[in-house]
Amino acid sequence: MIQPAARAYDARKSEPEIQAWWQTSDTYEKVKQLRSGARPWYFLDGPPYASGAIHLGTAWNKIIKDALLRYASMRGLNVLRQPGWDCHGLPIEVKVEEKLGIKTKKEIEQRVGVEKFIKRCKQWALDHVALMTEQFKRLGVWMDWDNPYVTFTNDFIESAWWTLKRAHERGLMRKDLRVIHWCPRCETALAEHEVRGEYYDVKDPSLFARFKLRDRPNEYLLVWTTTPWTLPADMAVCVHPEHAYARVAVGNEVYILAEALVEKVMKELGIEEYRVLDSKEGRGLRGLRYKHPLLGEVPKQSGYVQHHRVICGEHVTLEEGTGCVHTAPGHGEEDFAIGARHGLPVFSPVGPDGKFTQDAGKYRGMFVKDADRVILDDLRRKGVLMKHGVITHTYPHCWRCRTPLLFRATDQWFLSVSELKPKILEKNAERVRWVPDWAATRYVNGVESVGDWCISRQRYWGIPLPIWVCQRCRETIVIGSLEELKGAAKESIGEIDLHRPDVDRVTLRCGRCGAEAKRVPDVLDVWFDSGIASWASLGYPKRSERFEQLWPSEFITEGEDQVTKWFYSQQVVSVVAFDEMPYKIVLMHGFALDEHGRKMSKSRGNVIDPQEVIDKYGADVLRFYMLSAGPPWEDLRFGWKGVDIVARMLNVLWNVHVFATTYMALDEFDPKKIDLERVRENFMPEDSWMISRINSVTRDATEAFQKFDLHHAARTLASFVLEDLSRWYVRLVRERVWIERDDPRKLAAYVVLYQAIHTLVRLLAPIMPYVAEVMYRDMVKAADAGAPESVHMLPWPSIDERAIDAKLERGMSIVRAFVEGGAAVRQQAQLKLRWPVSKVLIRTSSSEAKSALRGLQGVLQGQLNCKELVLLGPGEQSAEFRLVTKPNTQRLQERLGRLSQPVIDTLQKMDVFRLGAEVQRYGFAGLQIEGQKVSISSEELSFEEELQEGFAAVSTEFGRIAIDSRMTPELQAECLARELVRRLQTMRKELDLAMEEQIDVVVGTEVDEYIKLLATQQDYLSREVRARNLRICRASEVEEPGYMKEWNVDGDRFKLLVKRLPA
RNA sequence: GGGCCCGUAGCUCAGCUUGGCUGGAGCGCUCGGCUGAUAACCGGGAGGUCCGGGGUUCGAAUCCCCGCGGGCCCA
Repeated sequence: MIQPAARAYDARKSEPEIQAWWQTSDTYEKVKQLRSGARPWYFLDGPPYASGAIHLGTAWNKIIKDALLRYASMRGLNVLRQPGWDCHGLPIEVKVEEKLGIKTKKEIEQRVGVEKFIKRCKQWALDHVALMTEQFKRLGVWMDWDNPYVTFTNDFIESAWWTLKRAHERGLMRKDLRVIHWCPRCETALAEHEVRGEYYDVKDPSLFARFKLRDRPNEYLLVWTTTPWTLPADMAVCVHPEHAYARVAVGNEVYILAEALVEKVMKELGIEEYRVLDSKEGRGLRGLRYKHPLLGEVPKQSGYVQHHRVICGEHVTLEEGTGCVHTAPGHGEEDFAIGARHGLPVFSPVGPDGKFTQDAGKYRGMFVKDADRVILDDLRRKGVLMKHGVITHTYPHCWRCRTPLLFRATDQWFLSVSELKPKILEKNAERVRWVPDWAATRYVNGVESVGDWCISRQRYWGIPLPIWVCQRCRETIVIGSLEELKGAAKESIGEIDLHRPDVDRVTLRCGRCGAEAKRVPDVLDVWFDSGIASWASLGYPKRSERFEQLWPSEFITEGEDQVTKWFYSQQVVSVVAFDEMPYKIVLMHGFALDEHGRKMSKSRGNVIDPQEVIDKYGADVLRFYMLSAGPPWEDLRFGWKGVDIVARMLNVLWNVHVFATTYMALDEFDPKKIDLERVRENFMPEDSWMISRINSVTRDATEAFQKFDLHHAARTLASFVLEDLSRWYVRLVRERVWIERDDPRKLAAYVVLYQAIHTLVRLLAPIMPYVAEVMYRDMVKAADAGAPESVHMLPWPSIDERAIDAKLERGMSIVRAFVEGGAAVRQQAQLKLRWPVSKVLIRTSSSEAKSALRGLQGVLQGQLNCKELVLLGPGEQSAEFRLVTKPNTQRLQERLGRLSQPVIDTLQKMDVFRLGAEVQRYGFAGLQIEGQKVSISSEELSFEEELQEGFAAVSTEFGRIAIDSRMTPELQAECLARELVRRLQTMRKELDLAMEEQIDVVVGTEVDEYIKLLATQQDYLSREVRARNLRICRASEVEEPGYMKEWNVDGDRFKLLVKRLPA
């Protein structure tokens, strides 16, 4: 039996209840079971980082995934939805350091010990996995929460090792001295992609220095730099080979700099008197030797004097500086590259902690940025410094601790991405579908600009590099699994945890020379961890069955920042391991921003906690809001107003549900016992229309889901609920539902409502899983014990194309346009909607519109609340509402004189519509008057609408509508009756009467003629208020007992009495 | 400096792929209605240089070019 739904829907109460029920009845497992035999569909979850609570962006990400996965599951696919957790890496290390009060890297090894540190990191990750899992569950996200993939398990680590071994075997991994970004606080290298997006404005010194040439007296190279601390490592000065360089005389001295920059630089240096001596291409300067400015301070440089020369490089620009670029191969990427080409030594006298080493001579022990000042002083003292200022520019920072990064030359391990690039791009173009398609362009541009991937980190909490190096012959051994390690280890190791410090202790015997091999102490870049997720999460290579069945994954979706991160790292390692793409479809989604389009950040104080939204509105509203706010791939501006609108939509949806279940329950409607054929015979036009609509909506929503246009799916559903279901269908069937007998037309309305809601809850299920479940339970499950227990076990609704009647839908929208027009006329004429009118005239602007209305006149007339409806097509006239020709008498007389009168007579006799069409088409009309041809221009006549007295009219999209606003005694009686019904209903409600309960009523009025008028409405009144006896009399005759109330109805006083009947 | 995206009502966004009749919705504003779906709901109205300029076309919010402004990614 269908049960009347709760009066109001309280998501905050219902959602946890439903969730608990899902839990106890194991609904998710049952759904999985149902699809277990179907075609597998491998979704790969991009693992969120297991640190801290979820934010709005994380919530959106999972909401998108959940909606699509629920949809895919309803479409009958066996969806694989294992959640992942990214657990390694610096962010967790930093948190644990904070907790343990650790300030430097040394303390980890010396004070705390690596073992304890790792233990704490793992615990931190586990705690946050648990915390975030609960938050995702509350969002209604259905995934295998009890069986996630976690990047710190031995299995996962072994997958990484296996992949690295593949890379090694293919010659794609190598150790190299490289200048890379280095964080002096975390004391580790950072990869290119870790630095992306981490450029912030900083203030740095800006200085001009002069380097004295050795072979030309009083001649100098003029050099500009913002990093004085790199001068101790200076090896050469680079100029552009093709740009012109000038020799500029200032007093007795000559400066060399780019000709194009002479004026600008001299101005900046404050030199007004100077003379350009000559100028030649940069390549002409090649080989000029100069005296290193800090030769005395950095003794080590004395060994390099043969290198201190001018070299040429294409990377030199003339945008800033002097065109003479100070080059320190140990401290800059470009410097390193050009240095390598010219055989310059990589001198990098800076330690991991950012302090100068022994090699830096005088500056030894100073932190490099602190040394800036000392170096500046030295330069000034030595007459090298020409000018010293401050510049604001963007500079890379550590993404975890915001420390400005340094460039430092160190030994690191690299994946040779440059070799793989062509393959990556080729396979990507061939195999991967990007949504939206322009994301692919963005991706390809990104890939084209990247270099090799530095995968080593000098840290602790990560996958240890499985690389052992022989202490004698330097042979490199890469281990691919724990088994392999056991076999190669010098001593038996048993089941160890594959993290540091356990693996650090394992030593191998070198296969080549037999000496001891020790592990390289580095760990892996975490982006490698997540990169291998598509097979590591399947347990490959240890177990290959699932991998062979499922890989590559069908679908992934993450935020736009992942284009150059996870989307990329996955493709790289996948090509390393398999020469294939790891996923087939990738949906890029946007960022969650605040309502002004700014990034949410703690410092701005504009962060929205998803929990806050859930507490106020529930998860369904948050989900629907985030999915409907815009296309997934555009940034989402979060605004509370938008959330509130969704909440109201949900409320209307619920009201429809309450309406339907209330009356169905009252009439003990049983959808199982319906003779559909008989019901269909009793369909009203609006019933067929509703069936057509629900099928159109199913079609539209399905198409939208297929295209990942989640916003269109959501908006289609919202508009269906509000416009079609609530504002139109329920409005049309309301009266039918009041019929008390078992009327077949009422039954028809129930059947249609039932079918509409039954379909609707399935369409809504992926977006609003909670309320869909509740509605399904109240209406479908309650009536049919044999129905599946959860809406999420049902298949996606199919589309009945035959039920879609485009003409009917169009006709109905025309009806609605005229009903709205009618409301506008009534407002003009001050006629309440409740008051019936005697006549309405409609003239459609096209014959199509008129024919579309055929069959819907009843609906139209009912909603227009009129006694008579006259439907006119274009060109049809009626006495009350006609178009007439108005010739411009004065003009015609002036031009035609005597002839004007017959012309006017003729014009007025002509068919106004044909005349109008002719004038509109040609600009004039031709007549034959008394044997003469006369041409009438459009200025000489006009057309006017003539409305009969008492009528009012407005235009709509489909034509004009006119209403007779005159009142008759009969109409007045009806109006009065309706006013009284409304008030009696209020009184019923105040008495808290059950809907079907009967009453006795006495209506008292002070106006005698009303007694006569109302007598004609006796039946109507009784029926509407469910009165057994209804008496109409003078107000003074109304006597208690009963509930009595006085009312003012449009200026007249009434006394109404309602008597409750004994049960 | 480069790549990609965005710019439509006071606000948030549809429409643009495939050019065409009067450019839509919600919110807000304003006026009104309804009261057995009711801490709701419904209707009317006002409100637009479709970022600017040029081009293609009979016709441009839509296609092309150039600017301006914003976002993201990269230098």
